[in-house]
Amino acid sequence: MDKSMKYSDRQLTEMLSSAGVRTSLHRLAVLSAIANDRCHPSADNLYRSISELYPGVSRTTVYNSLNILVEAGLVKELKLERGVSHFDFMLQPPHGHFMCDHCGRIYDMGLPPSLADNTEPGFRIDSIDLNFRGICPDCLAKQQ
Amino acid sequence: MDKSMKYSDRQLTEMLSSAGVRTSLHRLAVLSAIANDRCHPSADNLYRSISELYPGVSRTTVYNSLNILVEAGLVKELKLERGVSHFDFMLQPPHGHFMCDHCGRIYDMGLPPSLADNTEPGFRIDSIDLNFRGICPDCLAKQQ
DNA sequence: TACAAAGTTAGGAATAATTCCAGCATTTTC
DNA sequence: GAAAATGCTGGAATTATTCCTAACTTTGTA
Repeated sequence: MDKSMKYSDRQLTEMLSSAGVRTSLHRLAVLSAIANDRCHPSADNLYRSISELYPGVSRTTVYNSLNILVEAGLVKELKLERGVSHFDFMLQPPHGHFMCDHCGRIYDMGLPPSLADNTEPGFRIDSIDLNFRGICPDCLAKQQ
Repeated sequence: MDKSMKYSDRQLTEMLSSAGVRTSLHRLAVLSAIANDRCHPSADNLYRSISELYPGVSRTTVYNSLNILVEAGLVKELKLERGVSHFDFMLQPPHGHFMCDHCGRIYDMGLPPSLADNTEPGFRIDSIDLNFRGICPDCLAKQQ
């Protein structure tokens, strides 16, 4: 999936309904923001950008939408920082994340194959989070 | 490292000072609670158990201690739930975690070897978090 | 032993992220 | 087109965490 490719509202609406979620203006806007600006926004980031498109939208609406989208499996919640959740679109192949301790940017990272095979037997694994922290190439270069 | 093995205050004090952290009564109590009750307590869990030993201790003291211990690398902060941090002792070999969506218990999980080798080049990786969610064997058995 | 400096703590106030609630608005279904 | 279901708002509430300031302790030094 090319990063520059955008999802149309039509496509996103399709995804919503096949996930059993009713479409609404704001909900679609939240999903579109996550799907098309692939910068792993926080809830507050999303509230701000939705607010620009639809002034007067309520924070609660954004949070509600996010919870519904996560619940429906269309969006993944990333717990990388204490107290703040970031959100990522679910459609692409499973992947981990890297957060730069210097600039705070979040990068996608490949997932080693067969991660789930390495787990103790007897557990039902529903989801895997693999998160790295450190310094990104950009910041490493600037530090010199 | 056997789970039933307890760390003495003497050992923990040694660890603190070799990590460059001054020992204090409350700080030692926080570290001891994390090191010896290996149940991955939350900050609030810790505040409650420290309170029993030392009534009147301030929440801030517990939070301060935790931040200092994490900073010093003696304790690892786990971000498994939105809004709540759990804490784990650092001494044992690196490992991942599993949180049961039913009972909320947190289990240690082996880390597949060479996780860090799978990352994109150019990043400086300082820490790796591998977290699983799902249903634990206990709860699976009870569900039948 | 005394003193200054540095570090630690208490406790209440402040902040930040998130959720709850109640009433109104919109959409769906029949 | 009416009833039922769902969605939205905005303010209040909740929860986890941090900030702030004054008091207290410990440490290093003379």
